[in-house]
Amino acid sequence: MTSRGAGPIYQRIADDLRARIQSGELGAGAKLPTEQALTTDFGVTRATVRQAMQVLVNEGLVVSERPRGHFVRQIERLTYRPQKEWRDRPAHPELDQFMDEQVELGRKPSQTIAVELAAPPTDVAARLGLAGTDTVVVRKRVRYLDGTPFNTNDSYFPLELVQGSEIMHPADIGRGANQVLAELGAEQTHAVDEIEVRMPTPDEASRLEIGLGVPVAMHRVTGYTDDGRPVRVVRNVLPGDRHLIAFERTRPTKTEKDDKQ
Amino acid sequence: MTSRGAGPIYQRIADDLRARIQSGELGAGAKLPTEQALTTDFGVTRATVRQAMQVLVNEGLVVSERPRGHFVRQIERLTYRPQKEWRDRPAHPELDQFMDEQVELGRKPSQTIAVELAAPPTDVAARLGLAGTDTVVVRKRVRYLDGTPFNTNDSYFPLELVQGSEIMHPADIGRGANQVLAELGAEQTHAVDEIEVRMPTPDEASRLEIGLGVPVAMHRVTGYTDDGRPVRVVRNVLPGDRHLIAFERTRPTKTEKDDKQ
DNA sequence: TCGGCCTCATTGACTAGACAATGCAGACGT
DNA sequence: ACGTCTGCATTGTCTAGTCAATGAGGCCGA
Repeated sequence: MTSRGAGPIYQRIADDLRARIQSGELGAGAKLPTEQALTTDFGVTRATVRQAMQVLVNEGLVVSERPRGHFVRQIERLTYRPQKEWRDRPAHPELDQFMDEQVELGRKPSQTIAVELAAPPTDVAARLGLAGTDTVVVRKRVRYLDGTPFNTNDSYFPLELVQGSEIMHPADIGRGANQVLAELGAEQTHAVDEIEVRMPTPDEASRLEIGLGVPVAMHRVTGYTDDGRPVRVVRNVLPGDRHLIAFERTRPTKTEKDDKQ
Repeated sequence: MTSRGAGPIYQRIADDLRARIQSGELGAGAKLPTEQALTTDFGVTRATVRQAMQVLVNEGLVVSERPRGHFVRQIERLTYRPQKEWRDRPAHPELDQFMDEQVELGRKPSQTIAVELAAPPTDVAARLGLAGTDTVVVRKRVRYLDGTPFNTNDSYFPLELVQGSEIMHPADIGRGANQVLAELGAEQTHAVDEIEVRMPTPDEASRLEIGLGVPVAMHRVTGYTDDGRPVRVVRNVLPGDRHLIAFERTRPTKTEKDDKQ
């Protein structure tokens, strides 16, 4: 009976617990058996039980709340609708449309803004056409919802472009950074979006209070002026357990949609 | 000197190795010191060194190739451009636009297709407006590039809708499943896209040969007819270490782009 | 009644081993 | 020269412990 599954013991313990989670026997937020209980259940050492737990934690299924125990992770994703941003006008100018939508749902948004001068990271340098020895202005923002961090939003500008402007002041820019850029003669009319999926760096994990087993989506936007000069790079980091990106499409012409099979 | 970093020893070992990777001292594909070497370097047990290794593996920075050693992961992401699909016509009708693009780069694509009758997963059932006891037709496809799995593409249809049609045949549908749906009187004119980021399930991990520390993006498409009836749900699973989603935008009117700060 | 202290269950960190599994390279035989 | 076999280095799995850290709940005194 216990010999059914193949592979090492800790995998079978993990499989057993995973099945109990997926079947609903252990629902979201439920407490898992203690490590001690599992050692007697399966007749193994605590180290082996611990290995099984780690499998589940790394899958993002389980969280450990020391010393209370292990619990089935509860995931609540808020839907992020990029398309809204083209259509609606923000009701609260100091917030963007995403936060705006959440306010209507009764949540309390907040944010922190910090401005730094630094050397550009390699990906930013490449996209802005700068050398690693150049200097960029970074506006680092963390957005919170009901007190917990929700995503980060770091904007990089070439120093020479925004020198002395409002962008270097660590406060919210009511009319938007793009407006300021336009006033500086660098109006942004074209953008390239890139999304990559990976595990967070330790920095990102601490800034966003990301637990083990939670990946992030990095959304990078490079903004260009009319004549193709890059003037801004934005890096948004979205924790996977808190975001669901959603958008809608209507078939434009006779052309088919994305995939066929 | 070794007392600088805070926290447990294994974290300091992991930090040390991470720094050496990020500094370039250990480049992509480089072999890390053996566990044995690290035990003597840091004066700890192999179990502690192993814990440090696991941190790096879970971050997706390092892969273990037993028994050759641990190596710095090499990531090569192919850019996936959803927008291309609206514009270009596929040169090879049996491939979609993504694969088509890769052929031009000299890569060899292939795919497997399996068709099953099954009960719908809960997310699919909810979007198709079905009960868990209903039956759906699933077309499961795995796409390969140069022999390694690249992504999966599972399409779910209500059984009653596609009963007896070409969709139930486990071969490629040259003119596209949407065309077949249209011939069945269920033309798809509207779609909702959802993207969520998470760790792969064990099933997904084995189907896509995903290593530890690699998350996935799940791209779910629900297709509707003109009168709002859902006729199809597609679930694409994209491993994070192989995909970079990219698209471009030009400012439509006077409206600002996505974010300001 | 309320604040502070103490106990305790539980997870985290680490030691010191043993044996298994597996690519690779070098020795060996044909 | 070529296939095979064997040994070895390295990671994987597991045992059997010890001590530390920490949140929660109960006890106790003011």
